[in-house]
Amino acid sequence: MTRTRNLAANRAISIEDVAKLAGVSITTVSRVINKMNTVKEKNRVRVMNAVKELKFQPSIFAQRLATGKSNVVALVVPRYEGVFYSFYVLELIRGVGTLCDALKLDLLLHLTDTRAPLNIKGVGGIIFADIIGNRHQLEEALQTKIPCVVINNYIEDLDVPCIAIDNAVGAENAVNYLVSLGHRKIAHIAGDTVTQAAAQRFEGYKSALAKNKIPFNEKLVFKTDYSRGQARQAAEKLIKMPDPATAVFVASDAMALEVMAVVREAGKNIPNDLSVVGFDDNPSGLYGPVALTTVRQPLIKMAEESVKELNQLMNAKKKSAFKKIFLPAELVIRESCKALQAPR
Amino acid sequence: MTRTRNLAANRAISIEDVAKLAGVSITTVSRVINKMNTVKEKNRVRVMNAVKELKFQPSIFAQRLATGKSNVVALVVPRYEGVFYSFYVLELIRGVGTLCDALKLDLLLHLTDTRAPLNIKGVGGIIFADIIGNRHQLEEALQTKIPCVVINNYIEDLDVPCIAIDNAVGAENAVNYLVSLGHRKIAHIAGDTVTQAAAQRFEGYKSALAKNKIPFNEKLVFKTDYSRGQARQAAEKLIKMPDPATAVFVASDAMALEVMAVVREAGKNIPNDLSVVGFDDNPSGLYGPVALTTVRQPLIKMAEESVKELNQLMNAKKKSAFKKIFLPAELVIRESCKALQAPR
DNA sequence: CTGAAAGCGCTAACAA
DNA sequence: TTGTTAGCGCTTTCAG
Repeated sequence: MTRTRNLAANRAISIEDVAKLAGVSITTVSRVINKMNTVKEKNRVRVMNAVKELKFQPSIFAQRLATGKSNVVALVVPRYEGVFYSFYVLELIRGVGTLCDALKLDLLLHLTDTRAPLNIKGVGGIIFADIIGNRHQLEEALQTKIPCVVINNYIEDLDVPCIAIDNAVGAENAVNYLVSLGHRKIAHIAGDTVTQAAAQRFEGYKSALAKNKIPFNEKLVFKTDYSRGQARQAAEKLIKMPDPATAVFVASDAMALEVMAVVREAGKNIPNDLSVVGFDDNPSGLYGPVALTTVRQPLIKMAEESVKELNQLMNAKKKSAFKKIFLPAELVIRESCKALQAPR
Repeated sequence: MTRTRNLAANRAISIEDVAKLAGVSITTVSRVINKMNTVKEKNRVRVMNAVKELKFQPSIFAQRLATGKSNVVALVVPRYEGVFYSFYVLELIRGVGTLCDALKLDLLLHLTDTRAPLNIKGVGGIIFADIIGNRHQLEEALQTKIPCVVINNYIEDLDVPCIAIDNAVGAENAVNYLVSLGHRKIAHIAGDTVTQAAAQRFEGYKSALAKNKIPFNEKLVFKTDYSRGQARQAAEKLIKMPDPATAVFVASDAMALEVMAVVREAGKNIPNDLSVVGFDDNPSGLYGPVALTTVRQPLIKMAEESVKELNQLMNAKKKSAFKKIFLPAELVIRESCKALQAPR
């Protein structure tokens, strides 16, 4: 006896209904919806018409159960304090979301407690947005053989593709620019150095100083958690110093805006009294009285590349060598820096 | 003959493996993992041990195929220009994401082009975050009988639960507060009135004026698209007016911050020269030189409530009456408003 | 309390 | 080209 089905219930339209209406087998229907070109035009048309008439949409669960494949892409974002207020995460979601849409992938957002084990059953691929205290999650995922891509973090010692931003060079360029303007007393307001990005920006700052033979002065470095509050505190200290810096490189635009606000509140002027460079190219840097000079990160591009890479991995027969790349960050010169008046 | 399986492949652990190891039938395993209390303790323990030993996780696809149910919650966010820079959307994602995590629901983020048909096959429930030009998507979804919840939009004429913020009353309170401080010349910088929230805030502004017998003056209203750029333009016009307003109610904190910046750049003082009330309770309102008085929206609560409601709907046997509720928005008084010196 | 067996809707050999 | 059929891994009757 052939397949029996419960015709009473108001079940959703299934492939069988389509087959019946089109007068073909379910296999043929399957071939049509999977765009296999081994179906006669005549049958193809009949099937397509039946599909249209019944408004048939294949069950993704049945498809996935049958193929063992999944189109779900999980975006894993460590839920550390404050991520949700960051420009960076939104850009990532936007970039990943957009490309997932385009490639017909489903985006699963994992706002993960970094300590919880990742629930990745049924996920076809994973994008780790930064690795902050959740390296074990990445390692576990890798063991399950689910394709993974890491973004915004360059991981040397794990066999996984990485797409990161070249924060060090970006930071170096920023500082070099300040040096080229005649500044030698250059402060740095760093982000939270548990993130690789902040650590690399700090490194870039230091190496630029070294290359320009400017001695590193610890007093000119302020470590923060990336919050505007701590940026404000740092800026207040900065402008009160006896022989203050003439320029500052700030690890994020949000913080740089806060620094500029503090300077103005103190009755001073940007860029005359202090040159400021940010990092991010956050659009809010454009709207203040003085447009912020900053370092643009290709966040959207990074996010999109990660989806492309992951998609290839998910469809690959055998795995190839994993690429690890740095995307360049580019200096965007606007109005918040000025050449030092007095010659050195 | 009983079930045959391809033992060669490196398949994932299945319920059958667990059954074999535990020495029971797959049915019993199924009962255990579904927490049905019709299994003898002894067998339950054996199954649990086998599960642990094999690190078995049931296939969600098979589960869903078998039950016809899905734990996927789609969060549909209209992709209009600028949503991604809004505090509001991030809060929503955060709230929805957190509760989905807690309830073991999968969050699917649909950053939808408002015109594209929604891809909701396999989705167990949908949360519409605001309805902006995508009412048809909501209507289609409703027809498929998939449970839906709408947030941040009160929809009278559709049979769907709504959880919205009482923007009108929130705005009224803000303006009443300014009036209580002696202000009578109160401007309003409105958001994009294609959003219901902005429209309601504008309504609240008008009705507060009316209730206080203050004539409505169109010249004091500035319509924007919620961007800081347009807020800046509005603020510049505002302070240049011959007989300027003494207070302004701004439809978002981000815009209010921009307004305050413009005022300061003009050499004027907040709150002495202009009282400012925002809307959102965006944390960045806290860090400026003058903490912003604003209207707090329970965004996280709204988001969480929507997930709870949806979860109930998804598990309900029969549908009950849909509730439509307004969550109150609360005035948060900080430092950006001042009582008018001269008696009126 | 337990297990056999019939699906759930689809894909992928294999045969025709 | 097409159709038959055996799974994919789980839930859920229905007997026992």
